[in-house]
Amino acid sequence: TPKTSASCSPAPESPLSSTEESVNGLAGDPLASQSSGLKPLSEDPSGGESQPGTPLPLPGHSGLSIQEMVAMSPELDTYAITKKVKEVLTDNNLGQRLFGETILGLTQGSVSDLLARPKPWHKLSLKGREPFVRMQLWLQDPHSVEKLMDMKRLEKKAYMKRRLSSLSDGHSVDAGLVGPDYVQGSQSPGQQQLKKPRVVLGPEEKEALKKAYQQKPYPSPKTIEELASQLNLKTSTVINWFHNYRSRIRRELFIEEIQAAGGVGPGSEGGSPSLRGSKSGEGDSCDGTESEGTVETRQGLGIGLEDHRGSCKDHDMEAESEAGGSNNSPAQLDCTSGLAGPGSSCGQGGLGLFSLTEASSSSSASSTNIPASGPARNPRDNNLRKKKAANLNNIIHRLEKAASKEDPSEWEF
DNA sequence: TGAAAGTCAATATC
DNA sequence: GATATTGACTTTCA
Repeated sequence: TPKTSASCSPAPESPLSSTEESVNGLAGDPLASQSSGLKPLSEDPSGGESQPGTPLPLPGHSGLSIQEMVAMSPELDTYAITKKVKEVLTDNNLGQRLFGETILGLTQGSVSDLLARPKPWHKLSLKGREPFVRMQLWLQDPHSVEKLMDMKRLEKKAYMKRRLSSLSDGHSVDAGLVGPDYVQGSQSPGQQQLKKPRVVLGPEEKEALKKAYQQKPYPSPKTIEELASQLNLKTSTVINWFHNYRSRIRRELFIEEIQAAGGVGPGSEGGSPSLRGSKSGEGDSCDGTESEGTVETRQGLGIGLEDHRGSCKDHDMEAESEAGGSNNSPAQLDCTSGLAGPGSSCGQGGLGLFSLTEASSSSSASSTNIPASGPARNPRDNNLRKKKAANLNNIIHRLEKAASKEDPSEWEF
């Protein structure tokens, strides 16, 4: 895999982060201890005893793998969890890199993305839920912050040590902070040359791609070719751009929905919802029309965790425009479950760690999601609205077109 | 098999 | 220096 270089980032590659890993390791050790040589945060296998009364299997005692825990987990309020994690990290001056590598087995960029744009639980695959379960467990651990602080200290110490020794050797080890294997100087010249330079799209190119997207979120191979040649890009770049853009727009819209619906969101109390009913999830109709009134019936209560991802691939746009569809009933926060960790305040959306989030939503369709009016909160909101509008127009257009063609094979979906 | 999901890691920005 | 963004890639899934 390409992840080879990042040494310290143990992570994804690390056997620990995968199937075999037991929850015992969650308190951080697993990942970091491998490559960095740092000692695990805690020798305590419990990684954090769960609180009495917590409906979760006890980490450290259960012997459950993280996958098993994910599978058993009730619906979690991803938004509330990330909010809480951000709060704890900020309050304690802990970085995303350390947190990601130690607790989640993810790189800094992934952590940033995850924290900033969490997807709703019901839209996550089992794998995608894993980091949230880890975060939940971390929040539950009364010593989580302490442990991470220790880790930070150890890292610093190790860094200083390396620095000192390198100074005496006469070369820099700055890159070594991240991990032993990632020292640039340690790569052979040949290896460095193998690296592909990163493509950076210019503003005009992005603009053009966005326009193309608004016209056709799922361009045909021919369109892709044309775009690529017009913009002087590789077709794979154009393809990747569309994939990434679709996927990211979806998440953006979800976040916007959260914030728009019910005042949940950054700065607001009440936690959030695992927005439901969006996209191909359960209630969607695949014909491009919103299944109004579709009420989420999977009140999973944590059990039906099957992945209900969309089955109407080509109709994403609906999803986008209705993302978050339903209502976001605030998760039921369980302040008794031990979340009340450092800096916690139960009122806000508390994460009900492993407590069941209300299978919210009842009134789903309320959300149409394109806030038709109302002052835009900021330029970004405006952009999102425009995107949504464009998406809807596109859907309508495609539907009209489809309807006008008798032969389904001619349909452009 | 193609699209979505998930992630990395380079780079940009704060 | 930490965090955010994003092009590319791998894995998962329908």
